[in-house]
Amino acid sequence: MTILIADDEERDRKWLKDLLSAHLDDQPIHEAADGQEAIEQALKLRPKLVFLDIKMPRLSGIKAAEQILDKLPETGVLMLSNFADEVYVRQLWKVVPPNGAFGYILKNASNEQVVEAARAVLSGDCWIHPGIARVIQRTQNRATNLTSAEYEALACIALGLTDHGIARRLYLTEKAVQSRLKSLYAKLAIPGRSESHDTEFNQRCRAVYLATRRGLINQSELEEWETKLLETKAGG
Amino acid sequence: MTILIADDEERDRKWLKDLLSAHLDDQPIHEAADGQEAIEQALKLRPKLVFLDIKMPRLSGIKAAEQILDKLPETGVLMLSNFADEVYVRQLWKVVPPNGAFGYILKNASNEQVVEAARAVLSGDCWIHPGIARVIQRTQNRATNLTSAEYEALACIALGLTDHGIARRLYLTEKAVQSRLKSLYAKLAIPGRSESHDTEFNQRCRAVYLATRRGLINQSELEEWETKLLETKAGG
DNA sequence: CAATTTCCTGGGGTTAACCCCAGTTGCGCC
DNA sequence: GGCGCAACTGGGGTTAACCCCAGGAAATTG
Repeated sequence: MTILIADDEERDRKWLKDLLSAHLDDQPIHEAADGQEAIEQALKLRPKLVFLDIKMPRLSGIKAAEQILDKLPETGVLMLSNFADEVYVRQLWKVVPPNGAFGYILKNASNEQVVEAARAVLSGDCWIHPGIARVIQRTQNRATNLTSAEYEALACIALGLTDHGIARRLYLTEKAVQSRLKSLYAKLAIPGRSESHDTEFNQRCRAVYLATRRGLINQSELEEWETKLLETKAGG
Repeated sequence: MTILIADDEERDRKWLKDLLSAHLDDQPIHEAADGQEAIEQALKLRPKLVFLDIKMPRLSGIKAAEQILDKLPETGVLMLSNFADEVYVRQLWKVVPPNGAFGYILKNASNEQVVEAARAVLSGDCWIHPGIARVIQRTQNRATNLTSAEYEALACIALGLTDHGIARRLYLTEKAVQSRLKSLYAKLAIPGRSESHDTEFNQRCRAVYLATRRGLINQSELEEWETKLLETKAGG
């Protein structure tokens, strides 16, 4: 019944390690400094519980979780994140098995919350940080929840692509792109030219701003999209 | 010769406090949980050294530094930040007296670096985190450094305003806005329609993306701009 | 199967955002 | 004064991004 902690910040690892060894009668606790290392350690140690920081070099915590759960579905995973970003919730939802035990805690959680979360996941329950709960709520709402098509379009305009550029990369017509963007704007409740004269907002930029504000996208996710979308310039 | 620590994260305060009391032969160390509290404490205690987290509720660390240095110019301020964002460097440069002792450390700094920085500022020197150094370098470069006019325009498009909306808020003509944006795009090296046919980028959105990537703007700064610019709808 | 919903397609508009170019103003500097 | 420089003004373009409307393919559902 060992525990694994994966975080690139040495200080955070120490904090967690001290905390857990003080409150959970002493288990062997191991550490990893990035996602790749976390997978290797997990497969070797087969821990009951794994703490995974979402933002880590080489391999993100989410991708590490995916691979670990693929090989060892019984593992309890506890995601750590600095931000209550909806992107991460989206991604995590696809990765965790429907009946698995997992948790999501923000880095600014109190010591008590972390221990509580660890205990919950160890006993097979889930523990979701309060700040995340309302985000999850929103991802269930049909009227405001983005489809993956809309999401894709959002990422593209956030990178600064034109309709034409998006169409080429996603193998769509420009009209299809505009159609996606139109419903995106509607879901983000951005007023258009028709609603009022003397237009205040550029929908495209406004969408990026609001989406960032709501944690639908964030910089590090966008940079992944950028490598995916922009480096394949040759293959039109 | 007291020390004041201002940070909204209790965990970070504890980390700093433990660290400083271990390495700097024991000084009285006080704490504050936000910028406003920091000012009050500083005026009362007149500390030799103040640690200020940049991102704090009620009042930012930069603004707190401004007021503290205004009343007590001899104080050594040590800014703490999670990110190496150029915005903060810009702002801090306006606030610190030219010959004052100050420091800038990132939150992921090692314990040794923090102690080193504290010692430096206490003895009247400056200490700048390595990761910040190149940012400062860039702010000195005439070709890529933004003027405050360009910067203003950048913040506006990042909020999603149209040319017309910007013009009205900044009391400019639309042409003036476009002129500012044009030079902004040039400094960010964003290709325009003229450079190549089959345009890949929407300059406006691309500018926001690149500026965020380079830390020229960030979400919390934009939200301040938003309250400043968007809530004054009535006063055309 | 009919009904609904979702998503893409297409025609045919308007306008905000960009393009170039030529001036003017105001500033500091030699 | 004459010079350069930065920033705004204005005319007169082009085009990407938006607008509405209608229709069709495909999956979902009762």
